[in-house]
Amino acid sequence: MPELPEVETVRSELAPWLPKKKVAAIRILHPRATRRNTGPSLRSAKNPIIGGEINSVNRRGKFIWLTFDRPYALIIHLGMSGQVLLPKSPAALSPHLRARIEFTNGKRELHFIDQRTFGYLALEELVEDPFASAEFDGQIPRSITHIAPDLLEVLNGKVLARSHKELNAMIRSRKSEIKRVLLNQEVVSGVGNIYADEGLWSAKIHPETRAHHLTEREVDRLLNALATIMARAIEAGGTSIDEQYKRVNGESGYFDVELDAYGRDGEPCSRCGTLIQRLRFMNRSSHLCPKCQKKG
DNA sequence: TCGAGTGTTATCCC
DNA sequence: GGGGATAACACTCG
Repeated sequence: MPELPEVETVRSELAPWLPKKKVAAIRILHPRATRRNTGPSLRSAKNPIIGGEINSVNRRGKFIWLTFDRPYALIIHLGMSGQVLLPKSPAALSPHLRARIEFTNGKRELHFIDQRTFGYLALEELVEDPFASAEFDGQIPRSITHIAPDLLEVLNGKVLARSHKELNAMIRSRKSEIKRVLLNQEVVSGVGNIYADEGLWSAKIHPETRAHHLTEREVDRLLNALATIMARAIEAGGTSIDEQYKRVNGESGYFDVELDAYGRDGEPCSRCGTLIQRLRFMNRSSHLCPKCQKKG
């Protein structure tokens, strides 16, 4: 499911449920479900969050993490196909269920489902947030300290260590294509292939334009377009956990937002009517209007 | 049968 | 060392 708006939808759906819940057990059902764990093992029945009470549900970019009444965080990364569900009944277990968390108080379990297993859970120490966000009590999990603040954090002025203007300049200091820069989570996080295409279409910028050839104005237009599209997607993403549970896989419910470029190759551009093109790019696809988005 | 798919990162190379 | 490019991870669907 996962670019920033989809991950934020998951976070916001978990946020009313999880605080005050106490972890009774964590069952890892697939070897890759914890593979990037750099902290204590989640598989151990004595791991430090067993018995812990959840405090908060946080997100930066495409990463979610839970904090506890102890100095560890549980990272949830959805990868390409991950879902988090709180099923009402265990009857319809997904064949792609990779992990489940049981709570001492409350009948519902948390299920982590992931067809392609690019997602994972990880238990991590909390360290000081290098970007000094006004959120998260100044702490983030150790293994995501290299992930840049996400676009909404920057544009809302929540991070002290990176202003909108600094992000703009950082983007324009890069020599590679603008779409590569947008997808680099160490520059700005949360943007993936779909929203990159949508933002570039909206700002009328060709994805292969070298970032250092863009003007400050153009980059501003791009960042504002991305923020607008993502905010709209978050608003549209208000599907409930229960509804998601009825869906077959992580792709369902993902394209509720009206898209102008992504996946629309061969269809007319909604601005000028020229047919949307698809280009091969970084082992994936770029979608663009060849008339609106001239290569710069 | 083959290619393509929403993400991240290890590992090359320059 | 750093930045950049590429491959690899795994599974399903059209």
